Amino acid sequence: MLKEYYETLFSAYGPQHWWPGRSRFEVIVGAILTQNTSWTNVERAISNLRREKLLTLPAIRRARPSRLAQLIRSSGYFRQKARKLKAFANFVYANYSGSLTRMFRAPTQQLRHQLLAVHGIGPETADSILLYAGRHPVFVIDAYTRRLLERHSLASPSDSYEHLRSLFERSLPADHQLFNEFHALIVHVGKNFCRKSAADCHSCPLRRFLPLATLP
DNA sequence: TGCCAGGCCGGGT
DNA sequence: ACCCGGCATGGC
Repeated sequence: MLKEYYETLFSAYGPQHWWPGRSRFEVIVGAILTQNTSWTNVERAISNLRREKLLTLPAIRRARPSRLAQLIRSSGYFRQKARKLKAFANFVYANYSGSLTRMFRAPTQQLRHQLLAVHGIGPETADSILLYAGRHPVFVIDAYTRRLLERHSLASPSDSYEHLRSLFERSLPADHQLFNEFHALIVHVGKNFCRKSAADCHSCPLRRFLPLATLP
């Protein structure tokens, strides 16, 4: 079932070249900054950090939280997110000598548990880091994914994050490239056809999968 | 002009 | 194990 969704989306849109980011660390920063925030607001924050040479692990670790907060202001929740960036940097130093390469060599489940213990890293952020920065085969469940599943009666609002993640991971081969493309494609259709209001699925390529009763 | 956007934390039940 | 208020900006 989900495999057919993927085939349909890939035929319609092709490869998405995700995640936008020039380095693994930049991808991680983006994952934290985009929490409940539109990507355009995050882009400004990231270019500010780049301009100030703060898009590296050691630089984030050294920077004062107030300075960080000022530079990422446009991404919203900026004091919280400044603290989260520091917490992640400290985590990598404390556990992996400041090396992302070492960090991502850890077994997927072990690293996932460690990431979830870091302040500011919840399930979606942990999985985005694992998949998009680390190429580990975990499926990311975000607001778009959940909305798609609910619109298609494949999930209900009470389903937990872990339940939805396991739905994807048991239905598909554990292939990071596949998970990457699939999730990116879900976000793409979500942005174009599946917003909260203005739900016109008329030209959505997934329209044929909609249950008859829910067709608009 | 209010509502929304690729969540998460901490305290309460 | 859930539930909820707080966190904050920029675009429409």
